[in-house]
Amino acid sequence: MRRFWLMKSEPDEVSIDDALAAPSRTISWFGVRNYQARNFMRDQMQEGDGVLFYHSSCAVPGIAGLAQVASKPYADKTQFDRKSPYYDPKSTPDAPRWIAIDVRAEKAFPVITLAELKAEPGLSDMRVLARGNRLSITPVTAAEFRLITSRLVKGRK
DNA sequence: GCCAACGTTGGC
DNA sequence: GCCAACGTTGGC
Repeated sequence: MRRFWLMKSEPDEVSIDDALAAPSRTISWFGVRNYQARNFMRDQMQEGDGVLFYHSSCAVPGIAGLAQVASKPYADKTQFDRKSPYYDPKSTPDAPRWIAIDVRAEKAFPVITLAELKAEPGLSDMRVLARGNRLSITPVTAAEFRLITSRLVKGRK
């Protein structure tokens, strides 16, 4: 069954335009260091799942593009790299603790802002809008995904 | 830069 | 297993 996700990235690190400019428009989503988000990647995300590409910690936070999950989960190699900010001394190649997944960008559009998302009655239960939410990967329901892609994305560019 | 909210760590 | 202290996230 195809699932849907919202994935947060800081555009200063990797923006939707960076992803579109990458070879095969595909980037490795590494650096996740939260167990809940990791478990989504490890246990639930599948190739072809729909992704809302969200820009966070920036001037205009919100959904900036659409993408797809493009690989199975695999060990995030930055966890073994002593020079990486994502290095985890407690992880070993035999039992990798952290996982990455490939994401293929589809399109970018003017950001659907947080204010717009909050103003949409059909999105009132969206996980990413929940108070105090900090998860970098959150599940999106099929209805939410459909509403966003068919109503908010359409006619935006 | 502030600060609320949350996750993780580690002493006990 | 509890929980205080600390670190991080992320909107504003």
